[in-house]
Amino acid sequence: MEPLRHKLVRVVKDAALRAIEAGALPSVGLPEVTVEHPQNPDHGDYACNIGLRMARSAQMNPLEIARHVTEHMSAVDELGATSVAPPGFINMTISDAWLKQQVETVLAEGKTFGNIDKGSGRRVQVEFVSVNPTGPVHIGHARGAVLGSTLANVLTAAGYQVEREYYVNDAGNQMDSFYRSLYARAAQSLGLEIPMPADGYMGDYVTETAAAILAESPDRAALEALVRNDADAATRAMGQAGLAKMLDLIRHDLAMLNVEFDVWFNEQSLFDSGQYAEAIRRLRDDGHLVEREGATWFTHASLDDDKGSVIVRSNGAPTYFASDVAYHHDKFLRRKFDHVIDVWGADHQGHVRRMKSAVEALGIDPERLTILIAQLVTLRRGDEVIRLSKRTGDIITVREVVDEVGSDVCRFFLLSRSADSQMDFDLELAKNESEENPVYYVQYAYARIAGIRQRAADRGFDPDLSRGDVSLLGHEAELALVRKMLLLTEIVELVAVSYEPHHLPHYAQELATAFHWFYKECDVLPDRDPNLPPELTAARLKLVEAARIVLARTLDLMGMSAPERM
RNA sequence: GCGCUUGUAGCUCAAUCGGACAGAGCGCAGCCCUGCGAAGGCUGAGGUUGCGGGUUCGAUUCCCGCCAAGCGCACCA
Repeated sequence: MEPLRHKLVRVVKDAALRAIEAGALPSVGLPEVTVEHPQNPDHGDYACNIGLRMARSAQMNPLEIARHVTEHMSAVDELGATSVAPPGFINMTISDAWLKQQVETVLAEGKTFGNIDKGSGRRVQVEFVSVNPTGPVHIGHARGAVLGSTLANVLTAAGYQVEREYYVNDAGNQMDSFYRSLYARAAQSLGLEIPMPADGYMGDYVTETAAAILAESPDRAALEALVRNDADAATRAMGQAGLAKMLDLIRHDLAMLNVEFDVWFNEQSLFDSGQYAEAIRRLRDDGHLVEREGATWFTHASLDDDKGSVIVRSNGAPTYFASDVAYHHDKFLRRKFDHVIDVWGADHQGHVRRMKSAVEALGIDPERLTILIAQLVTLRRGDEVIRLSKRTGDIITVREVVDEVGSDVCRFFLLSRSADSQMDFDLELAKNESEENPVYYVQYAYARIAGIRQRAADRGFDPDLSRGDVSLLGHEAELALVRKMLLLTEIVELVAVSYEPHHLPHYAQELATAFHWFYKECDVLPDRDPNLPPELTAARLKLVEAARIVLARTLDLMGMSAPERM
């Protein structure tokens, strides 16, 4: 369903053109016509500022312009009253009759309510998390996970064909270090005096993983012999098994947060498939590579940094930037995504510009690449700040947090703040406040709906709702609830264009508020008032079911559950 | 030093391309349960939107300067 706002924009625009044609307004170019929700509900549901915008070019009083436009607006079912207000706004109110009818629309659309056709099937890739598989996913990464997965949900609802991807950095120095750490722990467990590498991973999980690999090896004796006698081969063997174990662990922990991927893409494959060589060749052919100090550097006109970035080290090994260039070459030129979204942590923010430049250098419109930066999360318990470092082993994993506060609380909390403001995640608060937690406030609304439905079924009310006549609705709280429900399509659109999923939890709270108010004001079943007309019960059951659909969809987009009981 | 992000109510955060009185939740002060779940509803107090300039009919929003916080500035990822 198209957001109502779009239709209103057309209505106003057409009216303005007609007013010009009729000579009521001078023949000047129209400004971009936009329609928004006024903050003050007295000003109606939608407002348009075309009068103010045209005032200068038309050389007219904004209020006069608004008046002429309003006079030329065609009557549409959606609109009730329209009025003009100083300094030059056109205020529009949705008609009650049309509003009530939307309950039927929601029921008819069911689970697809909220979908819009913004994407027209264009292919979008959302790549997120992509933590090096050198250890478990910690809570700092959870923000990107929640952000990326929610964005993918919303883009799907907006009509895009979406792929969720995890980029597995299985090449490079950090993996080598991890492999050598595994080998060292394995050797130590056999009583050998092998020191940990200087840049090794010190966490207990490395020791545990090494032990598990030995224990689960199909030929334990052979593996132990390898560890004793051939450090290089043992490191490779331990590494290969360790990588698989870490990926399983990461996959499992993210699944606990309701985060799933369509594709797990291996960095190594870029070298095996020739994408790396192809990308380098392309950059070289187009003059974006310079040799200096024995290394190969990437330069581009869009970078004011005259030094550039090393792409191939003097020892011939590619940097991770080289992999990233090849990776994006693969995304755009081999897999041909129309749009690519990378969700990165704040610690990578310095690489945004050169990544975009590299994409441009590959002949791809950099607008097709969106890089979202999620600011860091500080984890704390009350006043105690918990430092996170995989190398030192100070880790609070996603699994631990989800075990402690639950996936829904975790997702809602991480989603509520805009990605570019840093935030504290206070575990104590997330648990202690659970009584007054917005998560429960929203989910409680759903549980109440479920309660009504259950009770209605127990009392034998028409289960297929066919008798309900929505035109009987009309209480202020009923209309307010329908208004909020209709907003979902606009929220989907807003998130899909702004890439800001934090609007979703805020909307969810507003929707829940509207429902709680309705619940308080309007009896659905005749339990309290035996004289409640049965037709009204039938109509309200329809409204309740529609509200259930919208609330469920909202929770689903956020990757949260909709509990029947709490 | 340079770059990116942030600074809004006591706290945590919103504010849809620059709009009409800056909004929620928590906390605080009150009120509302013999009936669909009170994990709820209603009312109230609480703001010089970090500071100073500028652009504009209009600025939390855009531009410049300053202050403060986080992150980054490797032939690590």
